[in-house]
Amino acid sequence: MTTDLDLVDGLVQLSFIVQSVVGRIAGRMELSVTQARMLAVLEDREIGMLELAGILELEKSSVTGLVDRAEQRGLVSRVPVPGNRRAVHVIVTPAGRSLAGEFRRAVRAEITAVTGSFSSGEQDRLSHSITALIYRYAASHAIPL
Amino acid sequence: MTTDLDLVDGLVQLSFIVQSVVGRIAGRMELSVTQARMLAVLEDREIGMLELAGILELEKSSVTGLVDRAEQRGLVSRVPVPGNRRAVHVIVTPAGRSLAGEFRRAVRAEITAVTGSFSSGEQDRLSHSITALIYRYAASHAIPL
DNA sequence: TATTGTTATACTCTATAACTATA
DNA sequence: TATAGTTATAGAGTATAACAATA
Repeated sequence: MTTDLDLVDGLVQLSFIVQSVVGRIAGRMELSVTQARMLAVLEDREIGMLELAGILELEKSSVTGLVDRAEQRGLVSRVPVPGNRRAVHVIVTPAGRSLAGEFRRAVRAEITAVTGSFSSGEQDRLSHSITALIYRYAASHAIPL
Repeated sequence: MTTDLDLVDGLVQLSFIVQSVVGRIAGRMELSVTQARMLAVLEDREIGMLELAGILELEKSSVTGLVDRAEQRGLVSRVPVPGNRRAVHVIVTPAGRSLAGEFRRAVRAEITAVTGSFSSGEQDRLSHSITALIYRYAASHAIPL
């Protein structure tokens, strides 16, 4: 029985724990956290380099290298955009999609191992609060969801 | 009015948001996230290179460079350990402590801007759940608190 | 022999600035 | 001129392996 952490400290500590889990799992697949994140983003949508840079909060030149390395490993492809010859879209390959799924499942397993002992009501309340936090942050930072 | 995120997805997304905030604030002070974290760790305690490596989850050789760069900026110092001539302790300097405080306050301000609109009861419940998560994780990973 | 830390080296990741090609 | 992307370059951060000094 210990005193609860301050909310800000708790959020920061928790973020380091989650990132540590994510980083360890990514590392096992020889992915950087950024690469794993890119694959997760591309699971849903097909986007250009600039948009990818925006989502990952990187410079466009950094995304060039990021996509280069993933493309060399056969995880993503650059495809031309019809009607705009200077643009490319990045798409995830079957191999990349498979790795993204493996990554997602591994993260889920490891985090669920910690959250799983919460009652289902407690999990729901926590999901609700976290969702609210994310939406409030997104609203105040003009982040598209 | 949207559906709540899945708990695992929410925790992962939230961790990226918090890390983004932390990274942006650290960047303004020309610190990497790891350097800021090191300063925060050293605010409380005076430890050796190996222990620091353990806390930051880095190899000891990486910590050599990390401490070198911080020492060159006058943020930390290596001091000898009485009674063990091969060991050193890393301590935060007044300048480093000042920067750590500035960092801590800036992070607090930005995160509080998001959490502040929660009712105090809601904040308490959230702190409680997050504290429980952190302790459960620490217990299952043999992390000293 | 084991422990604490550093050095040498190489690679990934990232940013800045300049560039190419297209709109 | 503006937009989408790449290239050239440099620096930070990290790891592995070998090393030095002390316990």
